[in-house]
Amino acid sequence: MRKDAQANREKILTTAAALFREKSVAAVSMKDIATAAGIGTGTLYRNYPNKSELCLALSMDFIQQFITDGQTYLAMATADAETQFKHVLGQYLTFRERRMQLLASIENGPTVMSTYYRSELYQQLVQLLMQVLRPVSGDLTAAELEFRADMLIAMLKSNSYAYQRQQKGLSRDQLLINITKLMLATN
Amino acid sequence: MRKDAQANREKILTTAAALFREKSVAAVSMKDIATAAGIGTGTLYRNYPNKSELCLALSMDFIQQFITDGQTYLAMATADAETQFKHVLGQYLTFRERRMQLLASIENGPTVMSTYYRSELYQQLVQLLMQVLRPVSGDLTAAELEFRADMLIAMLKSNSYAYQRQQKGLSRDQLLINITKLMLATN
DNA sequence: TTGACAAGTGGAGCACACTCCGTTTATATT
DNA sequence: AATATAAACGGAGTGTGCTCCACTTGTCAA
Repeated sequence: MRKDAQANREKILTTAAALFREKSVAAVSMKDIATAAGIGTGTLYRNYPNKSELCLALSMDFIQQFITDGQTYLAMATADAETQFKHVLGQYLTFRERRMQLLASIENGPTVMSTYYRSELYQQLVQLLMQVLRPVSGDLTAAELEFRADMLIAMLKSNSYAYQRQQKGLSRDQLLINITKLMLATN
Repeated sequence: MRKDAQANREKILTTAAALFREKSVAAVSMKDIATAAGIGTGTLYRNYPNKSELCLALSMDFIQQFITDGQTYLAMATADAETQFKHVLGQYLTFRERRMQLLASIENGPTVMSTYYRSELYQQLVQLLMQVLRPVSGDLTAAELEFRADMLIAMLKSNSYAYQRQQKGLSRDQLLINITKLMLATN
């Protein structure tokens, strides 16, 4: 890859991050980003094939951070299994709430979910959730456990989460309790 | 409402349904629909504020049908609770698979999920799922049961469902078994 | 029947996502 | 340093969702 191309790729990310901080994600157009970065829209799209993929790229670091924190916690943790589950799930909710706009853009984008699903990072996220699910899930095969992790992620996607928080009026903690009760084998 | 307006509303639905049958939902533009129906785009949008809401309107009958069938089944059913749960869930999967494109358009649309969530029909769907969940869920409050129904719906949204079917290679029946195992209190 | 006017219409126009392709340029080769 | 060329650029252009508003028409009171 040419050096200038590499520089543009980075410029796009920092510019987009800055604009998304000023306005909402939805209020920033791809043209805005290209203009602010001082490049053409063609260049922008060659690097990130659509807005949602750009948001995915911007989220990568945050997701990675969440996963690393979770792994660190689990390596140190001495609490019982249910507490560990709740801790990691709580962190996940906090993470999702903080990055809501980016995540919504990824989840509602046209083709992007499959990119995310196929990414290394998604697999790591699933692995992390499997780790906290295993001790609270009774006897399950690895495939069944992975399925539960997938479903846990599906339940907490932005639309569903926003519905519970806003229309149903549940707090983050009530949601945490409800999800825990649902996922725990012995209720 | 004026008679001509009423006629247009119906014309839009029948025209859209016909076009969606010919091509895929994604391949039909709002302009296509307006032109085929012999009206202006303004008229189309006054009746259905966006494409997803039009898809929602087109889905209403199908959803209603599924709910009615489910209620009829439950009124007649003599099988055990788990069988009843599986039956209704299986019907739901079949329904979703058949109407995938419309449902995907609703779920991925910009503002539409909240319209759907607030609709009478969504509430009926939740009620139906609560009915089959109650006997297999141990002791739960009504609110907890409703939460589970919401989560069940969230798990089966088009993106999540497509991922399990296509990327993970699960069959409809495997999905049914996995979901059942997840939702049943005693696994 | 007619006149008034709310209700409804339709399509030009806008914004935005995204593509296409003629032009420019970084870099490897000599 | 000169040259060849693949890589990258950028912005005009396209299609689509959606809005706006000047115009038309069905309805109903007089």
